[in-house]
Amino acid sequence: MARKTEQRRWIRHVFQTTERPLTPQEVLTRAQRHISGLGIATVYRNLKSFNEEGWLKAVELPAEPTRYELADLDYHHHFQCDDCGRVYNIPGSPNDMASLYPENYQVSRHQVLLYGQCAECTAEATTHHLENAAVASL
Amino acid sequence: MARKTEQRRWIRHVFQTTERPLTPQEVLTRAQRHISGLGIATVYRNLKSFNEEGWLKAVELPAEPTRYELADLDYHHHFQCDDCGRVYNIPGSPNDMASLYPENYQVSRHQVLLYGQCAECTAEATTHHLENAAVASL
DNA sequence: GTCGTTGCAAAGCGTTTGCAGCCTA
DNA sequence: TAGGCTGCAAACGCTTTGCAACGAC
Repeated sequence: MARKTEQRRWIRHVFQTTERPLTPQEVLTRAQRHISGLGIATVYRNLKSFNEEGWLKAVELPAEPTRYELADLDYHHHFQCDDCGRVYNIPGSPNDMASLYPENYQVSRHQVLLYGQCAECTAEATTHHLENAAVASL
Repeated sequence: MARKTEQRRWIRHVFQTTERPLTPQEVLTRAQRHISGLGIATVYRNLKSFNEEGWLKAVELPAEPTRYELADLDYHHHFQCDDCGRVYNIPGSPNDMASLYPENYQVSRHQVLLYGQCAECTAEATTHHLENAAVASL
């Protein structure tokens, strides 16, 4: 059934060389470095089928486009940086939440989301702060 | 500045008489019982301004339209029913999650989402099951 | 009467789909 | 060569915006 195309090859490559969930746009941008003619529709179609065949897993965050990551990663939470918007994977345990389950509903799964500032943006902010301080001290 | 209109009056009323976060569509449907001519654009505009003035708070869930709820509710988690899609408020404490915060990022807030089957849908499913059992026994 | 507010329709925006041509097997 | 795959453009669904009429004060 499924044929091996250049497009698919490079979309796969993108996920094999990254460590965080990616949006369709991010995938397109990264894959286009290798096949410039790649269209966004092809990206959407392949993300969907990779997801259905179980190679990718959808990562959905509030008010954000659906991201995707490799399906075989260990259990983890997600962290989104308020500054750059990137989403990172955070180690965690599925049992962290058991005590929070209400009794009147049948809870079958949960999702934990963390928000704040990532290491990179924290460093950047510090640098700018120092730069500004330097300017101010002139 | 802000004028008292019938539209606003009834949109407010909707939130004062419900106990769970509502989508713009749900707000429209409920408010139209009192002002039939109400337009969806007016609902969006007012939800936005109520949110900005701090009377409402946005409740964002993955792959779902933004819902709104009264801003002065106690801290709680959200639970979405896989069957009916309704979102319910669940008691909880902001401290539940402290132990999950990673050290390499500046975590400033978190969100906990629970998914499963609500009491109403569980009851409904049981009823149907009994009905089917009854039919099967004929 | 002023100008904030509303309803309608059009515009946006991200995602999906129809279709003709392309390319894998 | 058959038919799955792709790129383009149109279609979609939800949300926002432009605009003329309306109505609160």
